[in-house]
Amino acid sequence: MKASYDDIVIAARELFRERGYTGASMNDLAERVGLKKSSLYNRLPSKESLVVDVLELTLKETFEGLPDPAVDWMHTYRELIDRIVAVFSERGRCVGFHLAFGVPIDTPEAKTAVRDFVIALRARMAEILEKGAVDDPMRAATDALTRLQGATFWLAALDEIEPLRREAVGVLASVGISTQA
Amino acid sequence: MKASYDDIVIAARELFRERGYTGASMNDLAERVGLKKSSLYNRLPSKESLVVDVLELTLKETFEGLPDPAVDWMHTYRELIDRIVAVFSERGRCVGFHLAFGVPIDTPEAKTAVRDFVIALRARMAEILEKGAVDDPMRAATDALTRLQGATFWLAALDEIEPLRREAVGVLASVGISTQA
DNA sequence: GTCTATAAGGTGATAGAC
DNA sequence: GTCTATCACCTTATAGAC
Repeated sequence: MKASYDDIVIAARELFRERGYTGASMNDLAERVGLKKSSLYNRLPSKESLVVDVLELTLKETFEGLPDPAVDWMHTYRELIDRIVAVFSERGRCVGFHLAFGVPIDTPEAKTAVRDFVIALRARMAEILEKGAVDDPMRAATDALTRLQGATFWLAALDEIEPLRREAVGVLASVGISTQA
Repeated sequence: MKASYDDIVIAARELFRERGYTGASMNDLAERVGLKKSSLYNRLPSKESLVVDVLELTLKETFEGLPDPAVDWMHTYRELIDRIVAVFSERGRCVGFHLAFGVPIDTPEAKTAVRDFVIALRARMAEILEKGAVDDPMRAATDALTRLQGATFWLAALDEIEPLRREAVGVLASVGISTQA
């Protein structure tokens, strides 16, 4: 099967997640999608452009198909947190977060993409929380991401999953959503 | 002034913090300490070895000169958290955390050093908490680091310091230490 | 113990055959 | 639209003059 552009973006995301921006090479990416490095440049203009597309895809996937928060915001928020936790558990970390720390200074396009991703992710989480009686939804969204992202550190350093599970429960509890035992 | 080995380690730490392991080059390091790249190899065996020394120095600096927790553990813990927050605020992130995410697979020595650093940092935090009536000190230490490290994400991505300050207050409050307004 | 020079190989990206 | 070959440059690390 010939690799679609989406396949390339997905493979790039995997690489960025595993090795960061600097550590990921276009050669590795080419091998993963069954092309030569030079052929990759028929499909995309630069390595930097991949950051933009990787983060756009990730934002889309994170929110698409979520139930309407106007109907039951708790249900929606719980599902969102579950999604994030599922990705973090499986993949060990969030690309967006890894790129936030790892994108070099001389890639302004990538830096902007990271900024946009983070701002949009937080805003869309806050939108869900606004449907509830949560006071300061933006702050609640910020603190939720702080705790979930922070917990991936234990996953990366020590392969410990418990901190992430604990924070997931705590994040939901902090907006009044109880987790069944 | 001729650069001492500690100067090299400190400059390496700065580079790792800014650019991660892969993004930091020995040439940049050499320039920062006023040497040629090749001369660096008279002082150290490899780039990887720098990770070990950077993390050892950081662990030492984090705990040295802290007041005895047996006398007043709250005072000691507060000072420790203040130190960590001060470094994160100034430098934007923790080297140990950045390296935890960024050290490549083919540098086992570095990977072990990161592991050791993280385990020791948490254990020594827990030791302080053991002097108090904190139940499950190891868990409290884990969660404190989760939240402080997680907050550096906002610093890195959006230059926002408030999440870190908020978590610092929350971390102290969670073990019964109040913060004056 | 620092320097210049170099080895051996990887980097992102491009040219041009097919 | 993928390929081979190549560009200009960077990477970690070493050899050997001084």
